[in-house]
Amino acid sequence: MIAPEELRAIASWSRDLSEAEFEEARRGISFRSYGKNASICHVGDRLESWTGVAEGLVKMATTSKSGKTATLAGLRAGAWFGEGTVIKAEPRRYELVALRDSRIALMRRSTFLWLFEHSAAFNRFLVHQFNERLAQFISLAETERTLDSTGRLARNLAWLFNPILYPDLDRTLTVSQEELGMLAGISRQMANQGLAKLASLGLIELGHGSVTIIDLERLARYEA
DNA sequence: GCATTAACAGCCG
DNA sequence: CGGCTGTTAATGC
Repeated sequence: MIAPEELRAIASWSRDLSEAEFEEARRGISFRSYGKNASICHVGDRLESWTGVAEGLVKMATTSKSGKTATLAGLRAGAWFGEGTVIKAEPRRYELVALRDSRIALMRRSTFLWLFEHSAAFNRFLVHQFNERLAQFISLAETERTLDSTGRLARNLAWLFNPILYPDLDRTLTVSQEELGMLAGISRQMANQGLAKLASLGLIELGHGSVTIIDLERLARYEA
């Protein structure tokens, strides 16, 4: 069972629930921790729970038949995912890796389905989330071929600041260049150069182990 | 060629 | 001190 303050802190959807729904959600959530580079689940796993990131940074990725792996989304604290798998009761279609020590919240399937059945607010959240993820995947399909490493870096960085997925708007994120490299599928050195380029264009500002977003719109649209 | 790994000095917390 | 950054050199596809 999760403390009320913590649930509100890591789950924006919980703030719109009725008191009864909120309590039901609390009772259905437990935690699990993963070390850096640990696999949270593989393709085909029957991870039965709806999943949230309480602390840390997680990469959601697929591997094509040719062996190339593409990041579907970087997930930071406050992100929730896996509803498709829970609703359809099918195995996961993607792989989840902790990019740093992370604490993961797991909501029992029965609790998720109860909220799905009873709470309009919960369903509203799910629809908005589906919309944003769909937009991300479309952008991935569109630009997969054309973006260079700096472009992929810009896109993955912009995803981490999606205002619908992460409504607690903070323009600065604590993230190392190595972690951003792992998200974009490039080396730390390339991430370093790409970030320097994005900073020189005035899209972001670099700190020591952190990035501040200056112009999210242009960052999301960055090409070549 | 371009990106990756390896290596290292410098700096920040 | 430990981790992150910025840069260069060597290596690989």
